This record gives sequence, C-alpha cells and structure tokens, in this order.
Amino acid sequence: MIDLRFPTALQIVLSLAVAAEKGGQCTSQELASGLGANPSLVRKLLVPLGRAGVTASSLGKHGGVRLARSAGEITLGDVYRAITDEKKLLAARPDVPSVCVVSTNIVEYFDTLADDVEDAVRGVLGHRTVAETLAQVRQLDARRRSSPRSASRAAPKPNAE
Amino acid sequence: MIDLRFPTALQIVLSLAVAAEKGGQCTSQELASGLGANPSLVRKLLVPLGRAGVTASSLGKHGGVRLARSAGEITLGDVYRAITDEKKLLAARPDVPSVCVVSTNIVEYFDTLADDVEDAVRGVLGHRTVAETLAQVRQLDARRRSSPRSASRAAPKPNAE
DNA sequence: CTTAATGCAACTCATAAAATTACATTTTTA
DNA sequence: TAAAAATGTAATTTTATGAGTTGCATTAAG
Repeated sequence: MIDLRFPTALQIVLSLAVAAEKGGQCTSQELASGLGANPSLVRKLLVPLGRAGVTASSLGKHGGVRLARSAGEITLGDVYRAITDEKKLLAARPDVPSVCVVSTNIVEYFDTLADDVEDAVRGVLGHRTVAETLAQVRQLDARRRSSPRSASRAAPKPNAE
Repeated sequence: MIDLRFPTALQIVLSLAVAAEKGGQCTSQELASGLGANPSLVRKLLVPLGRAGVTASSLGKHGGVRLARSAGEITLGDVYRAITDEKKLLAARPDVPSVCVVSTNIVEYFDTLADDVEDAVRGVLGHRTVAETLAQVRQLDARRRSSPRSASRAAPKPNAE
C-alpha cells in the first residue's frame, strides 16, 4: 500500500502552525477531520513527531497537540525524518546471491546510491520551513479564490464567502 | 511490499553491460540466477526497459537480451524512468476534504513538492552512466578482494580464487 | 466522580509487487 | 518439418506493509 505518512504528517503540522498563530492547539479529532481520517491514525503519527521534538501533546481534559517549536524553526526535512525514521526511499534487493562481479557488489553499491538519493531529497526538504510552506499554501488559496477555474469542486463560488 | 524493481533492473542492465563487453548477450535465465529470482520476473521488467530503448531482445532459439545502446549512453535515470513509469516517490494523500485553508490546498502544494523531489532524484541518477556505474562496482570488487574484512560472507577466501 | 483528551495495543482491510506457473510465439537448426 | 530453446504474456498465489478501526487504559480539569 502506498505510503501516506509524510503527506499526512505535513498536513498535521501545517494545521498546528495555523492554530499556533491564534495561540491555540488542536485535538486529534480536529486534525483527523481535516484529513478525512481517524483520530487514532493521527495519534499514531504524532508519536514519532513528538519524539523528534516537532510536536508536543498534553493529556487530560483540555489536552491537545501543538507545535513544540515555532513554525519557522521546523523544516519539512524534520518532519520527513521523524516520520520515515530509518526507512529509505530506495532499498537494495535482499538476498542477492554472489555469482559474478555484479551480483557480489551490487548491494554495497546500491546502498551508497540510496544514500545519495536520500541526501538529495533531504536537500529539497531541509530548506523549507513550515512557516514558508504555510505561506505558499496560502498563496495557492489566494490564487484559487481569485480565479474561478477551480482545480477541485472545493470552491464552487469563489466570490461568495 | 517494498518496491525492488529499480535495484533489480539496475542489476540486469549492469549484467548486460558486462556481457556486451564480450560482444555477447544474456538469457533471462542467466540474469535471473544472478538475482536469485525467476526468469519470468526478469522478462516482466524487460518489457518497460525494452520500450524505453535501454534493452533489446531477440526471440527464438539463441535468442536473448542485450543493451540497445552502449553502456556509456545509458544513465541510471534512464533505467529509473523506464521502470517506475508514472509512479512518483512521494504521493499526496487522496480524498482530503476541504474544510480549511490547509486541507483545501495541501494536495496542490504537495504535488509540486513531489515534483521537486522527483527532479532532485533524477538529478542524482541522470548524471551516472551505466558504464561509470560498472566501473564503480568493479572498484568495490577490487577493494573487497584486497581487504579480508569481508562486508558479507560472499568472499570468505578473498585470496583463494 | 465525571468528562474529555491522549497513549497504546490488537486487529482487520487494502494494495501492490514478488514469486510462480503455464503456455503461446518465435527462431534456429538438425 | 519437427524439435529445441528462447522470449512474451497472462493468470494466480503469496507476502509485506501501511491504512483504518476499535477498544480501553491513563491522565488531567473542573
């Protein structure tokens, strides 16, 4: 099944950034409804994010989730690394037999290649803060409202609300 | 299940590059044994590689597979693109409801982010030719033979063969 | 004590590739 | 022309892994 943890975690963090501007926090229920998902799924993703110091939760009544740092101090790379932990984008074939020069050394080679790819991805994600990303998302929203060629049926009346 | 198509295709192409040096070709059976896999699986991967002009096959008795171009004219990016076709490394969450600024625009944002990541990966893979890669694999092999601290049990007697 | 939140464990479901099997098709060649 | 040996391809089963769900223990406010 396709891995949606990073896009999901990113949306969670962005929603928390919006809430943080108002000095507030979110419940996993609120976050889940923005995702069309289950609160339990949200809480599952909050575990590694909390461990990485990206989010923080408080228990009990009036508990909830908030950003552990300001949105300008969190990069998408932080979120990505927290959520994917060890798993790399590319993985070598396991159990390759050793029958020729290629098969004997391909795994070692591929691991270094996978590392290079991982570094490139982190380069892209590491330069963008959550604050900048939220600003970009709002730009998209402004563009969506100003032009009626709606990309989705989400804004059928761009000038009506 | 984890996607092994690219590492598998890469090993196939490298094996074909070795064979090409001797002016020869390989059967899917030979390729499969170097992978510890099934000839049918190899042939399945050869379909997109052939369509992309990376490999070529001949039917019938004494048929087989060979590189369609020289190893110096094929990049790892060519192999990667052929094998993964449309599928991107990162995919947006589907069916996100539109309940706030973030949820309304996150999919569009994430798609552009996924494209940026894809470009970065292709940057890494597009610069390496199969010929260069084969040379690197052989360097690893030379290093493995000269130092007995074997990374795998693949070469228990580095000076014995 | 009740309420409302997170934390966490157990379970089923869905998906996509791996792996396998079988057979049709195409060439070579004896 | 028939046998052999290869690719092409379709159908099927297996497997791995995240999604999604349910339930409940724990925690803290009032």
